Amino acid sequence: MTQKFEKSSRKTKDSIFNDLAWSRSDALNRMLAELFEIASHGDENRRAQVARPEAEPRTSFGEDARQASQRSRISGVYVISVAARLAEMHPQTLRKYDKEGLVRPQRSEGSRRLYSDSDVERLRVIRRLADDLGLNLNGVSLVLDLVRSLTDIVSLLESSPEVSDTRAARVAADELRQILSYVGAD
DNA sequence: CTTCTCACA
DNA sequence: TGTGAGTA
Repeated sequence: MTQKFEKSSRKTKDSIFNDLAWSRSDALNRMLAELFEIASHGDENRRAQVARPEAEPRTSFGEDARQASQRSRISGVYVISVAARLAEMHPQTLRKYDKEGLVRPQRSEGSRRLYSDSDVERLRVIRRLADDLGLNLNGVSLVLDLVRSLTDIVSLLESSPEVSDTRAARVAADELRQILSYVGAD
């Protein structure tokens, strides 16, 4: 994602996206980490139980590594032609998205792209954002980043009783879930 | 990879 | 007529 923005050489518009990408990957992630510290403050026993999205490597939509491995155990792996059919897209489009860093499938020994179910799900979200909502690919990248951040925030709001017991937290979590479902990332 | 079409402003 | 997205 960030890589995509760095690679771009366009001046005005892409420099804005560069700043946004930097803001997300650095400042926002720090803020989320601090929020999780606050959420788990003062209770060492509970601290260990609080979910920490930034602590685990992530896949498409806020899945942690454990969920992803559970999913991959039961879900199929598709070559590009099958994945394209499932996502109702042209295989060339998938190659382009891979090059742009929008969807990064696993690779086989022969360097063939292997798409998981979550990859296909992500492709469907992209199709909705691009085709239905008319976003360009930079906009899609931005929204997918925001979705990931909002997903982290929702899990924060639901993770710690100190936070989730407040009315404000419940209202905020409901609001964010509505936004995520509108984007199609629920 | 490059090249082409197509939509759009 | 230049640019972005998708396609050949």
